[in-house]
Amino acid sequence: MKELLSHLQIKVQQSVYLKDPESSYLGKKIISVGINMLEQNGLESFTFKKLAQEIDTTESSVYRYFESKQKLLLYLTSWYWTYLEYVLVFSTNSITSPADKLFSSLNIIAYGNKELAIVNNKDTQKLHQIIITEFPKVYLNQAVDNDYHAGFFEGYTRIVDRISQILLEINPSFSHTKTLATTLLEGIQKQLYYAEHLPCLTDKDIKNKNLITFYTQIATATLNSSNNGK
Amino acid sequence: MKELLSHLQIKVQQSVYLKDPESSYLGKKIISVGINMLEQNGLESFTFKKLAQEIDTTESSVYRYFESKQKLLLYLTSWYWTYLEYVLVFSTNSITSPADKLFSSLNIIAYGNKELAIVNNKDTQKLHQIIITEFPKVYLNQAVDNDYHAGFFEGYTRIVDRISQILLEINPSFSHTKTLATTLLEGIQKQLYYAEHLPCLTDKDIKNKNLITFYTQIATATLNSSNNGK
DNA sequence: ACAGCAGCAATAGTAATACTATTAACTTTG
DNA sequence: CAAAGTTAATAGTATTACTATTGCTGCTGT
Repeated sequence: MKELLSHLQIKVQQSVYLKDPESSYLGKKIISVGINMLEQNGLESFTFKKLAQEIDTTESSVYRYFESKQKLLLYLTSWYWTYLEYVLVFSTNSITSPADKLFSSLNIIAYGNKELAIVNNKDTQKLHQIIITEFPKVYLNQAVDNDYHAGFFEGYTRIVDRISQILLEINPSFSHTKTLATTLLEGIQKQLYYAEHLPCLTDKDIKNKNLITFYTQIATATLNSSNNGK
Repeated sequence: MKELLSHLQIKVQQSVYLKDPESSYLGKKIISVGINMLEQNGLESFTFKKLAQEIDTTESSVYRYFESKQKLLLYLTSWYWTYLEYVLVFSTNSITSPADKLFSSLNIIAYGNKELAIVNNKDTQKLHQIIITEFPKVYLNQAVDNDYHAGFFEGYTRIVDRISQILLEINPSFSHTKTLATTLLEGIQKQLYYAEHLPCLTDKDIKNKNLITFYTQIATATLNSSNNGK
């Protein structure tokens, strides 16, 4: 697995960037230092000027790669979801029990793959943190409709579809797989954030394995109740 | 109910504002026009200068009321959650069946109270739209920890606690009420947004009554499975 | 070998945004 | 009716987001 992914070039849709950041040293620096800065201080306080200072270049040189900081964030999140799909598929394709497959998948969504810390020069754990706090900002804005039609959310959509497929394996007659899939996926991300910053919105023991067990339980309970109820 | 709420003064924690916007004509204008502008174009493109132009005053006059546009948004969302708690309590206190109470509560969270369009000069339907797209931005930022300790999320916390209480009525031995409550609450808000902007992340028929029915089903299934499983 | 040109990054801007210090006007109160 | 307090407008500054232009570097063809 480690070898498979380290040789894999994860491609992000071209129109997200102006110039492919993988094509030059500066581009790679923009990505790796950008990840560090976004993880540290978030999108609001992040500027291309600060990034440029950090990597000893100029603001306008950064603008040659991305037309805005939002697009850079979109690039990073797109890359992450595509990367996570590979991890998900490689890690679960040998699992036959759908319920086990769901548990493993939710575990990867919550905690990533700790073996693969750095892939293609990107710190995936930091990217995971960025996903939790910044990804909602990528689609909760005026540009959603354009970004959606440009296909910029395909990576995320594919992850949702993968989870949906697993839910369908557990109960083939279930008809609201996408709604349940996004509820699980985003519920998990939110709980991780709450545990850190808004503890009164979670339960104390909902962390680590318990978090995954709980959301797996929500899924199976819902899938079963639907089966019985019909 | 209409009379009860129209006479009720919903108070927002003092430290959210510099000068109480309810205390002057200009303050009320800032709130009501601010709601319109935020609902129309979102937080990113909203500025105090544009707001000032709209209500024929100056930027610095707006700054006398709120120290930043984020604080104005925080004021509006705090007000909304407090308002919604009243609606929730008034609408459900006569319902005896916990399951029915849950359904009604989730319905109010999803669609508000359509009779009460304007309360204290505020368009609650527009505020509901603002909650869906802007509320995550209120806590997904660097200021969370301060805002949390300042008690700025108490309104939201109380709503979560109310839902938690109802879940506990359905299954008194259930131990993850807050996690389930936030999952339901935020799941519903997200689905409303997806239906509008990212349709491939929802199921087509998940709207109106079906949306509420589905999330009620998730809740009861989870609460029951926990009961059986122990 | 070197003229030309293609790609890259730096310089040097502009316009808009977020925020503040100071002043002017009006209201209340002793 | 004068002093004190309240309110909003003027006139700024610093930062941010973004762009037009220029200059440098290395590769290519003859």
